[in-house]
Amino acid sequence: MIKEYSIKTDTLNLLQTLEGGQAFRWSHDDNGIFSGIAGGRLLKLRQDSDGITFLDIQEEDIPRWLEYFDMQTDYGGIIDRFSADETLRLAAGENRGLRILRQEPFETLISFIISQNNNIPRIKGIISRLCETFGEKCGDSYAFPEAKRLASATEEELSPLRAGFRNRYILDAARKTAEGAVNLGGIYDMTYDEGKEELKKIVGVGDKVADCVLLFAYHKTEAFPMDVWIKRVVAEYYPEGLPECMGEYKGIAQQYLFEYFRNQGK
DNA sequence: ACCCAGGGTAACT
DNA sequence: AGTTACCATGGG
Repeated sequence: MIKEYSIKTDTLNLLQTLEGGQAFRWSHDDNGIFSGIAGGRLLKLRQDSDGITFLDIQEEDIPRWLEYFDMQTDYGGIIDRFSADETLRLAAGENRGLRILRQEPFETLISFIISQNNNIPRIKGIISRLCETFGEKCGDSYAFPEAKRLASATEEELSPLRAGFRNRYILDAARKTAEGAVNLGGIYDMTYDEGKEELKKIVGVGDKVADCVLLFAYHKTEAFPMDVWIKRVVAEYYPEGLPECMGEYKGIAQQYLFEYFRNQGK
């Protein structure tokens, strides 16, 4: 059956969550209809004043999207906890609808390999061309390619993507994933440290990219990705170290801070 | 022409 | 263990 499905929540803002820089395959039209592909499935949805509504969705797909949007996590409680730190209170207050998605590991891995020394609009363009070139057709768009498909590609085949020096990193990640030299599926059950060690077996994956994958795919909220923006924030506001109230949710705090300071002056 | 972008690697002290 | 040039590409 095809229908609409609404969720009441005050902690899910689609613009903040889908187009803030943790995912790169979502967009919205003039009518405020968001659309994107994850897990090989296309979704259209809209923002409501009291929540969101999935559009034209099959009932059997609803659980996977609830998982994707991390609806099981109590963001209100985490935001309350963060209010003990004034900077974090302001950042979370401005981004109350920002959630950490639970994305596909391989897609997240390749996406953040591409993100290094790059900017968000250009990252989106490269990933879009990657999907059009190597992904399966999905509706009027393309799914993110499987590791096996990319593993059989060559650097010459990747060059039209204009990913530059990242081509060899993409191929190393795809090949090690396809061969099982890196066990992406196993990281769900690993500790943060074990998962990080596993991801860093890939050439082109360092601390920051690994932290992004651990946070945005595996929801390991201890991860605190140190990008150029966050380095400035930490240097200015937390030179003595991160506040206690972040606890085991440093990654969620990082997202609030990233969004807050990236939007300053806009 | 120069600098920067959700960095990492390799080659240096 | 801690710096630094270099890595493609495109926008400001």
